[in-house]
Amino acid sequence: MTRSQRKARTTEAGQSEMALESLVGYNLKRAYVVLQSDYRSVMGDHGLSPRVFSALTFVVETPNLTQSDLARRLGIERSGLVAIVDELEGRGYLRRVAVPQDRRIQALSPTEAGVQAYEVALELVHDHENRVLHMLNTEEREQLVHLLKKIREKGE
Amino acid sequence: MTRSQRKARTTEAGQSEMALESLVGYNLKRAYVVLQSDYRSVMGDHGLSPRVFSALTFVVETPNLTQSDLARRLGIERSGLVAIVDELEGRGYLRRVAVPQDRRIQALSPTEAGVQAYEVALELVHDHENRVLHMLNTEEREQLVHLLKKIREKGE
DNA sequence: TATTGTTATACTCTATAACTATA
DNA sequence: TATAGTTATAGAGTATAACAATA
Repeated sequence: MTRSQRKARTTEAGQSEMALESLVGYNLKRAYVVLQSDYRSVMGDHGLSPRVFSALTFVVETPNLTQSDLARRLGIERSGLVAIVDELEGRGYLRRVAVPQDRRIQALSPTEAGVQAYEVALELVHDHENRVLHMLNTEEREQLVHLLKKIREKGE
Repeated sequence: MTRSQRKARTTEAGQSEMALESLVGYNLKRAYVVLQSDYRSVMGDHGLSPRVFSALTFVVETPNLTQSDLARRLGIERSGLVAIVDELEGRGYLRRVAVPQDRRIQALSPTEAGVQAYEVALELVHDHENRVLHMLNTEEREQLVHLLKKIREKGE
């Protein structure tokens, strides 16, 4: 394959296509932006941001989670997690609980309000995904998640 | 489907799976982060950032492109484009060319160095994608691009 | 009046480095 | 020495609002 052939591909309709169009990274970014902006419009201005929602999910579903654990699972630095935990605590969705065995640690314990907020938010997120992904059927969505997960697992 | 069934799915191995794991948005974000960080490590600190590379691609492949056109195609604001065009001009990869017919417009014209830098960068990006996506075969990559493009097209 | 390019400004997300209190 | 949580700080990336020049 020559350089020019690689650069200018041809679509089924016979139109020339930019090299960008066939790159995974470019399409991944653009699709990510589409989902992100629809997410914001569904969750609203005082709703949980994607990262705070993810954090709440881990807190609700993982007993005795520490902040370092959570940061590792979210793939961010411990320092960046502080603001996220502050927000969830400020909303009354979790408590920082002292651990007698190791006084450096503060376990993250969801409150009843936190569990309920999680349930409600999950419904909203499902609504959002159903709306923004209406052009993909169930099989295509599962295929997409499967492919994305493969990328994620090797990259960790 | 009840709320608890939707929340805690079961994998083939019989382990319970967090609701997060089946969300497209969550997996999209994580895969995006994996690609982004590999991109940086391949392109280096003084290499073109993803958005600058995308901008250069449009400039090289689209004759008589204006800044407003380019901003629209990249999906960002005109104001945000100024720094990108400044960088490309500073590297000597394009020129802002006055258009006699409409003196508000500055057409973006790639230089010879810009075209060459684009060719080199495209090779690097292909190397990067081949490396970071080694766990996907050609068919899977095309499938992924196809699915992502469907999301992008409806979201515009 | 509307549009192009531009500046100023602010906000979100994230990383690095350094601190404290524990271990 | 090493780790958990924290603070301060800085750098991308992006958006909004306002402006001058031009249409």
